[in-house]
Amino acid sequence: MAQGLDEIDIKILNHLQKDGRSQRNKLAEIVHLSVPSVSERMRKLEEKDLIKGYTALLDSKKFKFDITAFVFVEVDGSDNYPIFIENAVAEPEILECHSITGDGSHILKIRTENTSSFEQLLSKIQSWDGVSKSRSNVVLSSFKETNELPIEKTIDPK
Amino acid sequence: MAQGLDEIDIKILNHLQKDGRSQRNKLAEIVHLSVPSVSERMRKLEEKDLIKGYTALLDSKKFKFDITAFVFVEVDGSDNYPIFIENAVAEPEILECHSITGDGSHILKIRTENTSSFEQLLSKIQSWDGVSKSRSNVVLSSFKETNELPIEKTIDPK
DNA sequence: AAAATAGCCTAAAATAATTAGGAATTCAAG
DNA sequence: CTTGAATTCCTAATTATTTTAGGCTATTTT
Repeated sequence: MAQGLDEIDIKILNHLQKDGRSQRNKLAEIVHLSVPSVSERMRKLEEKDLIKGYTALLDSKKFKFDITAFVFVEVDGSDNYPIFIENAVAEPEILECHSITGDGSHILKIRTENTSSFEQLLSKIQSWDGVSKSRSNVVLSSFKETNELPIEKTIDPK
Repeated sequence: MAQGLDEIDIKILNHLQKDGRSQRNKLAEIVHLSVPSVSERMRKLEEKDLIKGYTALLDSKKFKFDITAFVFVEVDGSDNYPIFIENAVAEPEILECHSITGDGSHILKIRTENTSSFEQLLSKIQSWDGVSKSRSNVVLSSFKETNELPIEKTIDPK
């Protein structure tokens, strides 16, 4: 995968990770290509689904989301996994849901308005089929929070 | 905070969370306003830093990032926190760094190419001042991974 | 070695965003 | 209440950006 990418693609992707609404003429300037060439490269990167999409990053504090937490859940019986996942995915306050190694079968990243809504969500989760235990770590402060991949690390510009 | 927002702002923000490169005329259509009005609202949302920025979401699998992990770190002596945080922030493979309640003082979200680069990063972290223990949960599969905030939950469209 | 493909360019056309100016509405103070 | 200021919206004109079209060159395939 991720084949056929050169240094120019990497630059484009890195800049789009930093500024998802960057204009093509800005990108063109950065990579020293014409605007149509940049457009064509972007089109291909999107077409290959190397770029999954674009998003606006909102300030959760300013939106009164006071609680961020990581919740470890033990779901008993892998028969129960699919319905658990379905439930988790449908819950807007659950931002992430991963199955993991180690204690607990799944980890959730959660954002809620306050302790009360957090408690409410927790007990809702507890009520789901197969959920036996859960352990929470509440975030006190965040020092880094990004999705930017250091793509140069894994790509050998062919 | 987050005051003075109405249903139209919420719609704009929600749509920009789903499509960060959405054109203003598309947004205008959705909220039934003219393009200049939408532009003005976006400008204000950005100015107030309710929107922190925009980013392209890349497919980590396609970029050969095989390992996602959550690492709990115990940093001894809060004197050591600032330098720990500085180190963590500077490490591109560490996507998130939070201080937390419960066991361990910090949780890290990490993405590396493979087990080898993961191990390498882990031992690097261990070598940092004050780091005494660490426990890792490696992600086997991810079912949801978003940053989209369910902003309607916390906003009272005055 | 010829043909096909891929990638780049410039220039023109199409589309999108910003600016300007004015009308309607809301809010606060008198 | 009512006037004035501020806000928010609109349309039309201008400016900026993006896409399209066509052609050139280099690289790869047959």
